[in-house]
Amino acid sequence: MKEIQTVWPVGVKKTKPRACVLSVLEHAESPLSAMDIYSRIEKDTSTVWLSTIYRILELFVEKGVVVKTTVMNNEMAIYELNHYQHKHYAVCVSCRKIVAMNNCPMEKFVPKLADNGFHVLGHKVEMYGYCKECDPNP
Amino acid sequence: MKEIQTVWPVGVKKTKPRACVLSVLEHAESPLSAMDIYSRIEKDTSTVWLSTIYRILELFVEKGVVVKTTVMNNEMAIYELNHYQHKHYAVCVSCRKIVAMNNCPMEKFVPKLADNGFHVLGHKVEMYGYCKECDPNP
DNA sequence: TATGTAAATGCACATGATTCGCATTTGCAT
DNA sequence: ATGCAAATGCGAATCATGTGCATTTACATA
Repeated sequence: MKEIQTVWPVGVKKTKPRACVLSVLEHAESPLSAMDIYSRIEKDTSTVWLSTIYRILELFVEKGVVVKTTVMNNEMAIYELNHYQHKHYAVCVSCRKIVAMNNCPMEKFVPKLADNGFHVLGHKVEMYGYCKECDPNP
Repeated sequence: MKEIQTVWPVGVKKTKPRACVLSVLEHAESPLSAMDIYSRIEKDTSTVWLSTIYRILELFVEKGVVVKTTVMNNEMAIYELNHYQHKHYAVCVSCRKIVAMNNCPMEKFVPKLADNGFHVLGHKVEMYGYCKECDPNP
């Protein structure tokens, strides 16, 4: 497995399970669920218990190294490295693939949102539709 | 309890539990979870089992009478009557109150989204922050 | 480098939302 | 009124996730 090895999060003790989880996330092409991470670890190195993975992910999220999301009103949470980039997701309703979007429609919108007396700290945008491969009428 | 009674969904057999669920939703001031509905029913009329409520909600969603959503990456789904209005939510990070928004930032954005080859069918926008009551610095 | 200790993990089991199975009841067409 | 398919009551299953506790590990200090 290729070594990418980003900087290790500060104040986090370096253990094998944590290194495994981080490594999987570094090599991931899209956000992964805890279960995804679990199965990808098993392949090469040591086994890491699922509950441990949840604990590690929780820690990484807290440290800001990882971002947790859920899409499509259901099922599992997904995790990815925090690239400190404002990002949103599009989910294919057919194959469930998750496509990350880079441009954000909220930039111009949020500032004029004080009308409801709601102080916006953050937001989440999610789109659903067909990815290139699944579109029945492209 | 005041009678609002919207039209009964077509092709849906009229039963007491279904009428209860619909009535609760008609009187709700914000989207409710299945459990919320459960406890609001107990008060006045008959008891409806939680699993039945889930089945009823599933049916109503399928018939288009009810809209199901989840907010803030969290566990429970919330349900509300479908007012056939494009709507998004803002969630207060302090009291968890859900405020519905009427204007939508996506209208101008979605059309020019074909760049990723993604065919957008729908979207979801969610904001989090402080509601009027909880804002520490208004 | 050895080692004591707090923190992390393995493991099994708890939990909370949601769903499922099946016997009983109910709405409604006849 | 009554028969039957559909809905519900009820319990128990499921699935993602969290927790408790004994054991192991990383790392500071000697």
